[in-house]
Amino acid sequence: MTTIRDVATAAGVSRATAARVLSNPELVAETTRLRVLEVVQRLGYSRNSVAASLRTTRTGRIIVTVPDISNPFFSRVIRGVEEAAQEAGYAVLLGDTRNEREREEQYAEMLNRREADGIIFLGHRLPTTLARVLDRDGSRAPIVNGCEFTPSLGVSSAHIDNAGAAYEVMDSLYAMGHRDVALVLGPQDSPLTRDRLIGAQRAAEDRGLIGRLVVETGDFSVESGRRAANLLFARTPRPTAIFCFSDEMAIGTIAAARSAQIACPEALSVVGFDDIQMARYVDPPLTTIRQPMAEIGRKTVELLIAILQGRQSAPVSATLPHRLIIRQSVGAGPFARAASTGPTDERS
Amino acid sequence: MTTIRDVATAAGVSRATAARVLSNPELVAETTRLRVLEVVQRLGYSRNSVAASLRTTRTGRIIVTVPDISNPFFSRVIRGVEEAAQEAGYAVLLGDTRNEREREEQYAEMLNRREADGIIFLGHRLPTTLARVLDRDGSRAPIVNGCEFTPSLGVSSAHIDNAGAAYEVMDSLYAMGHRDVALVLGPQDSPLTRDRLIGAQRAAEDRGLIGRLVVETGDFSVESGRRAANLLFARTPRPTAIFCFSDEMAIGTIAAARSAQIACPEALSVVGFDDIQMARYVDPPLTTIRQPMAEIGRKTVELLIAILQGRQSAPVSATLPHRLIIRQSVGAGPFARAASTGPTDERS
DNA sequence: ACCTAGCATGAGATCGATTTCATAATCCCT
DNA sequence: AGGGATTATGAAATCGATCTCATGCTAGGT
Repeated sequence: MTTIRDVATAAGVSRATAARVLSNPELVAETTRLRVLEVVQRLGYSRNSVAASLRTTRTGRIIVTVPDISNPFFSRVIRGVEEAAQEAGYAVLLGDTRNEREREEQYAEMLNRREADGIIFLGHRLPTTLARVLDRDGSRAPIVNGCEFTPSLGVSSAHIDNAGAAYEVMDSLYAMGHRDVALVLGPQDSPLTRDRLIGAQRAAEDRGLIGRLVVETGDFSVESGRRAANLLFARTPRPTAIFCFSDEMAIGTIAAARSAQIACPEALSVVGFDDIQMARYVDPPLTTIRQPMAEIGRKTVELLIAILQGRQSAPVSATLPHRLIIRQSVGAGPFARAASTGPTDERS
Repeated sequence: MTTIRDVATAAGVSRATAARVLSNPELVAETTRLRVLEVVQRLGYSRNSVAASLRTTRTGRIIVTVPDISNPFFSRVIRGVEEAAQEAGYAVLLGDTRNEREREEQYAEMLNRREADGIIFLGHRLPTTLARVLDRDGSRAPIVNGCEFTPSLGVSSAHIDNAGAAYEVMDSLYAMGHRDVALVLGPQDSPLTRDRLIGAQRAAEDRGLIGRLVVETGDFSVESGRRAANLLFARTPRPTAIFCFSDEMAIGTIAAARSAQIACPEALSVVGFDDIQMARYVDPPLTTIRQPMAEIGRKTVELLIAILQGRQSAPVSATLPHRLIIRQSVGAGPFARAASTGPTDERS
């Protein structure tokens, strides 16, 4: 391959000048610059980024780890990350951790090996490798979290107000006349699950219905939603509304209801979370909380870059706006007052 | 940060020996090795991969570009890639090209800059940068294609028999008594679309029904499926079966049918392609072609590694097995013989 | 006891681009 | 015309790990 040396020789300048043409062109005289650029063209030279990184200690890369890349929620977030990273001149190194701690550590190790300038992790576990970096460098550590916010980590983060969103959902279900409401949680150890649960419980308490709130656990997958729903259908009294902490679980719940011949939304209301693309195409179209997925991704990049550029004294927690999207999967509950079956509009 | 130099000094050995402990431990005496490893532990040293790459001209990374990362089909393929890459000791640099040529070129350029050892592209366009590499290095060029196979590119590739799969689908629709069948294609310029179209047309010809085969074009997205379906519903005669070249378009078609009050599968049969996870959860569950998505991903990595290791003289085209999965979105057509409404079993 | 083969180790070159520092060339002002 | 400032360029050091080659050492064979 051609190196900067070849370019320099061919253009009759020193390596230093040739290199400057590419990285600090304003330092080079116009005529020289053009001559060098012509040679670059002719020889088809492109800079060896490895060598450049070694010297500059910048790689221009960021690592992003996701618990599950085939989860449509995450793939939207990643897309936002990708986009913002590219705009800022960074490439994305993607890691699917499959929710395994060991893989999370592996990717975190890459930061130490200088394979990337920073890392965004979308799970909720802080790999021990990163914890050590954080100890050492405090809020200057190039580490950002997305989606799940745990203040005690001391890491910048972008997310929505999960507790608030869950409160809204519950409140609207109660307003529609539901009393026996069930939750299908995500993994128990995730702060995201915890926050939503707290919000939901607060709503139940505010209505004096905390005693009737029942709970099952899933892992955000369609299949786990179906399983949880079947367990809930066996309960007495059977819940008239199920609030799932992911759209995929909600879709599993609807499928389970269909199998069990429980009409949705007439006999069972279902609410999801995320507003993945499929949410509007299932039957019935899903009422859900819309998370600004791409925005969350973009924001994490923004936070990371702020750290990399040295402007960031303390961890930032960015709360992005969510919105309750009303579609057709929620109907009136048994305690609805005749007149108000509630809103059923679809705003984009 | 600590370097190999610090380790060497602390352990009382030369840099060479310290480095050997980490990359060629069998060359170092047991006692020395243990002593060095102890120091590595104590100092929390981890190798600077940039420096190592510069010297070895290996990065241990592969680039993977996808037209759309939020497409569930691709995210499954990527997962397979990720998995196989990790097993082989490679990290994955993921690029979402959003179907834009410019972004494809950008990622391809990274290969030239030595940011990765090889590239797997899942789209169908060969970036010109790669074409140039291919010209120069022939089948030794570390480039592999996934999903879409274009023999003329001279690039190794992993994919299914798209024409054969499409033939099967059409054949089964005709066997079920359908005569007016419509296709919803993917992007026109993609060989994948072309291959499936060829297979479908061959089936139509074999039945003497090529004159009744109608065609619309989509872009694999749910929304494009809905649009295409609405156009098809306006035709006379209205097709009794629609074969979409992606599950997402099939889901869009089912949604359109619901809006138009056309019962599926009684009045309209729908077939998809890919067997994404959602396919079994929509209503009615979707008949489709199952592609071995993770396997395709794994295979591309395997092919790439074969090239990187220098064992590969000519481009390889790996055809992986697909399977027609019968669910409930296909019903008997108007020309069905009374007895045979066909199979409706669901094998996993 | 001597020789050879093989093992363990270190010195130093190397990968390719960047950057510091010094020098040469040019410019502008008094 | 002279001097200080400014601009353009080159020589050489540098980033950190690896690898070649040379050397010293040990073991085993005769």
